[in-house]
Amino acid sequence: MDSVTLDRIDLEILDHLQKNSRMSNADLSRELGMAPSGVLERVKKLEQKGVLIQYTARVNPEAVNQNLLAFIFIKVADGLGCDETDRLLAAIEAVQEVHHITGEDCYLVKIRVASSNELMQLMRTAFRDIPNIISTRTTIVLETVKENQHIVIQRETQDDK
Amino acid sequence: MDSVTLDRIDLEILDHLQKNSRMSNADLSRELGMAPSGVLERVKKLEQKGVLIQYTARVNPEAVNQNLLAFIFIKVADGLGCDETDRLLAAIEAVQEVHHITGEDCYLVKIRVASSNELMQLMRTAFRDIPNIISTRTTIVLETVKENQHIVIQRETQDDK
DNA sequence: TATTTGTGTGAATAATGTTCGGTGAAATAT
DNA sequence: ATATTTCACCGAACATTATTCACACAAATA
Repeated sequence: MDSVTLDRIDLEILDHLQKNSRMSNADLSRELGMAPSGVLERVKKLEQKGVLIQYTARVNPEAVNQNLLAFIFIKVADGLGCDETDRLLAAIEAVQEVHHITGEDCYLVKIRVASSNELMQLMRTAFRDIPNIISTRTTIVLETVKENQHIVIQRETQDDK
Repeated sequence: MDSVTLDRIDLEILDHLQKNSRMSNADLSRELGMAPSGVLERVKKLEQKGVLIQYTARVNPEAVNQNLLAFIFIKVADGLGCDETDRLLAAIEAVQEVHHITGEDCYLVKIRVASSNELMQLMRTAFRDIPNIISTRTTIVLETVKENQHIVIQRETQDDK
């Protein structure tokens, strides 16, 4: 995906929608001082261009008994041809993130479960199906200070009409 | 935060809104086979209870020139009294996540920037203001296979009317 | 047996979403 | 220089939705 040209209005739209995706078009248009139809067109264009990729609700993990967050580093046998391993890891519902990383290990996996018990079960059952795992290292999160996906877009990197 | 009682309808609402937070109440009500007003009441209650904590739009990082994702492990001097360090780290816009973790290091920080250049600058300037940093270890993400915050809520952990 | 509480309905109304023809400015072609 | 295309936006019209509120019903409680 290559970079896209966004002007100041686009950036404002993105900022607002990242903060509250349920904000109405009408409110957005009032904030931006333009007609609702104009805003709608821009939002649709941002979706088409692949800038806005999803509107999602964040659920408080603790409110729904998902009290354990862990990062697992996984070393697998072959550095190339990891597609199948990618697929298997990504298919696990509790797995929120799968990254290929630099360094000794191949994967960094972020996983959210109810308890350490459930984590153990997952690693025994789900990971058993992944053939080329050599080793895993797990880091448990004791407390989360900040967690969001909000991207503050630097103006310098973008064209500005 | 203690756990909350959610029935099957609540879980369906959460699932739908996590997949698409811009889904209209009307569509939700049709999916669930109940009146829009009833759905609205439930959604508001989920917000009140602190289950639904935010509606957010996800922006494609690559589309806006945020091509570098890194995880930084930070060791700080005193294990206790980290509030100020928490605050300083969380205040950095490029920092998406700050976690206290188990093990040798104290913090795991997820950071998203435009380039390795920007990462270096951040670590020189922003981190300079954090007095008690002993050491940092950085892992660069080569490729992200999966990334979301979607929580699939296990029915067994919840009451079911 | 009364009463309260919680959850939902249905209708009414305010507000929003969405479409579409038209306008003006900037970019491009002639 | 002039015509033409393209683009983003406006504004009005209409379809759809959000939101409120009085009421109903069932379960829990007094």
